[in-house]
Amino acid sequence: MDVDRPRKPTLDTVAGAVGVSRATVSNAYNRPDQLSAALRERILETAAALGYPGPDPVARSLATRHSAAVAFMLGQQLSASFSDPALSIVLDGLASTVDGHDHCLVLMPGGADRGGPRPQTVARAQADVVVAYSLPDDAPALAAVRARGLPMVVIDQPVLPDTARVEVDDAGGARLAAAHLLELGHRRFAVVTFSLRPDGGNGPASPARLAEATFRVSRDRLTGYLSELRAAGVVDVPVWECSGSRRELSRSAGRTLLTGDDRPTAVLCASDELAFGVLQAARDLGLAVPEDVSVVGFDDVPAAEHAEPPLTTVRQPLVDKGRHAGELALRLLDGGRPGPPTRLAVTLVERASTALHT
Amino acid sequence: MDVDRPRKPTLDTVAGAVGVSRATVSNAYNRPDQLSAALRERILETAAALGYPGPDPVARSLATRHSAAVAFMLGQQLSASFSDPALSIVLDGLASTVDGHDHCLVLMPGGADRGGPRPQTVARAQADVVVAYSLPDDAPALAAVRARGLPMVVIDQPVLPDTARVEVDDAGGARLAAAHLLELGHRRFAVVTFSLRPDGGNGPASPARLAEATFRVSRDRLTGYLSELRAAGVVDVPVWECSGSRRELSRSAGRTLLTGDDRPTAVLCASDELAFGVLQAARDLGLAVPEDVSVVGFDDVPAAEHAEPPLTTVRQPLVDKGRHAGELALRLLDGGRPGPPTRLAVTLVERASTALHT
DNA sequence: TTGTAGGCGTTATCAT
DNA sequence: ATGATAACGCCTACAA
Repeated sequence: MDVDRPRKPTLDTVAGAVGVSRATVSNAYNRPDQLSAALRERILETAAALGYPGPDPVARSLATRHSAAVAFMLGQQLSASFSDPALSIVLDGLASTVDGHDHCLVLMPGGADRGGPRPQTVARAQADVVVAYSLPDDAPALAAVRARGLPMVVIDQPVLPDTARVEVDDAGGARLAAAHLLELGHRRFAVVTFSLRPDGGNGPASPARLAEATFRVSRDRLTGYLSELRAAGVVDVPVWECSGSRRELSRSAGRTLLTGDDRPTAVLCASDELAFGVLQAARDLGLAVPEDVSVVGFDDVPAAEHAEPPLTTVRQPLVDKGRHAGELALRLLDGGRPGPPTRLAVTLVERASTALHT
Repeated sequence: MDVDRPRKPTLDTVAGAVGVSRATVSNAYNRPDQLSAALRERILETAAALGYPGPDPVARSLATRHSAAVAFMLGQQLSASFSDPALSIVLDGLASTVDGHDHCLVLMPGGADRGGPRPQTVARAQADVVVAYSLPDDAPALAAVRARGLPMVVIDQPVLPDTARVEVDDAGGARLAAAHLLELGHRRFAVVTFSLRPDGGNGPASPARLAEATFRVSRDRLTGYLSELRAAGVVDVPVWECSGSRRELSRSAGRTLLTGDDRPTAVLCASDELAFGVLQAARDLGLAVPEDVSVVGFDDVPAAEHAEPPLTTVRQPLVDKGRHAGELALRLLDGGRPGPPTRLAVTLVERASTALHT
């Protein structure tokens, strides 16, 4: 008559009850062909009677050295996964690839400073492969993943040794947009970008700060915009950095930028979300788009088409981005090697938010 | 001169190299105050030199018996988490609560049949608490979670012993909507619902099928609609079941329902997404909303306000739903008891898609 | 402050 | 077909 507290049954408990060894019980669950149907039946029954929930997943992971999960690291709060339009489309693509492979998708929190998950968080995450999305180039999380020796695929990140990668021609897309505006006769521009560095910077960005940008996407889009303009002789373009890709931020940026006599006739934004804010700012100031000011975005999220006016923007294949990342991740999961990066094309989508400068 | 293959270093390796015990190395990572700063420093240095990535998360989980993760089970594909508007708002709320607690969010794939994760998937998932959302009442996944003894919080599910729960008054909301339409003088109705059972059913739903519905949400909204109508003497209301909450499905449903002389003058939908499809169907058929037919939705997702025409709908606090679920989950994580269910209110939002029946 | 020893629950490799 | 036994890598009293 034991007085033990009701401890959860384990493989051992069941083995003892049935009178077989642990190995056999384990086999009953994982290799039905390794034991007689009758014995297996008896084991499973006793297990049920004992309330044994089946092999513990953590213990199994320890023994098998894999956990049937793919992790996703982002540079933002967890909730951005579901609220940021562009990000959630990428995740949709990733998820649709992972779906049907019976793997869980582990979302790692990125911390409020946009710097990506803390190394400690990475160290604790249980996954067989990790997908990193738009982290600062020098994010500690990237090093932490490498330290753990986990295979990784990066999206919108610089080249990293031994890492699969899907990339988009951000600079080229940005140039397309700038060229479009130049063709329309614009000569006075402004640029609105999201974070250049994960430090919450918000406001006009100095050339020095531009040079120090650690977010590859911001940097490339910005460089694309500015270099195309410079090639056409347009210099001294004001750049406004928003601390995130949220329209409230660009709205107030827009209100400043679009005020004054020498206000720009065209605003280049690093994302559609930022462009929406600028559109709102123009409305706030009584400026007509595109008559008074042209606005272009980047991404071509679904809302771009329904904006007021419909937004001219650079389309990038967001779903494909996620999908490819997923495929690369699955390949790495199977022990495959990284291989060359997947390159995705961008296109300019001309809508009604841009027009000839009259 | 060993010829070992380069095996990954473990706590032991480091301990050996430094000349201390495993426990001390472990403490260096987890309890800095348990050893001298100097020794700790030396340990960490050697670890770095050896390429030791720090304590293995799986082994740690096995020993500590928790894994710093909260799991989310849904009745759909993983990708629905990011593409289904209502679901992603709930997840946004959940994520914003979990954010800052340094826990990962584990999304479990639900399988294509909407029946929820397979028991086997549940058995392998590594998490300390699980949140279940809108699964069939008899989903095997629910039993699997209980079998594992994991604490659980359910959203939009029937009462379950020993389980935290957040619930919404779906039936009441539905009654509100039906009453609204009755007041406007409507007498001929149709109802469009999403899945009643996880079997892909799509088409007119018989009373028998209604009675057998296993999705609590579908059942309650449907019951709310029909009982309110019945109380007003309106019977024989056709119900169309769509196999998912997607507008393409309800669009074709709508085209059938809105055809014929005795077509309904009002359509009650189980979700906004379904209502959008019906709106489209009306357009397809050249019917004006609300002049020819009134349409109401359920949820009040952001798009409802911008629909053409703006959609009358039952608002439920989606973000709060997720947030509360998150709070309950965190409480369970801390060893708290389930407590009474959190009840959330719904309200009718009258917009332009409903009007007097003339 | 540091070390010892036992445990966490499985899987995997050989024998038998 | 089954069973011993050794990993898997770490945590944590408790002892020293």
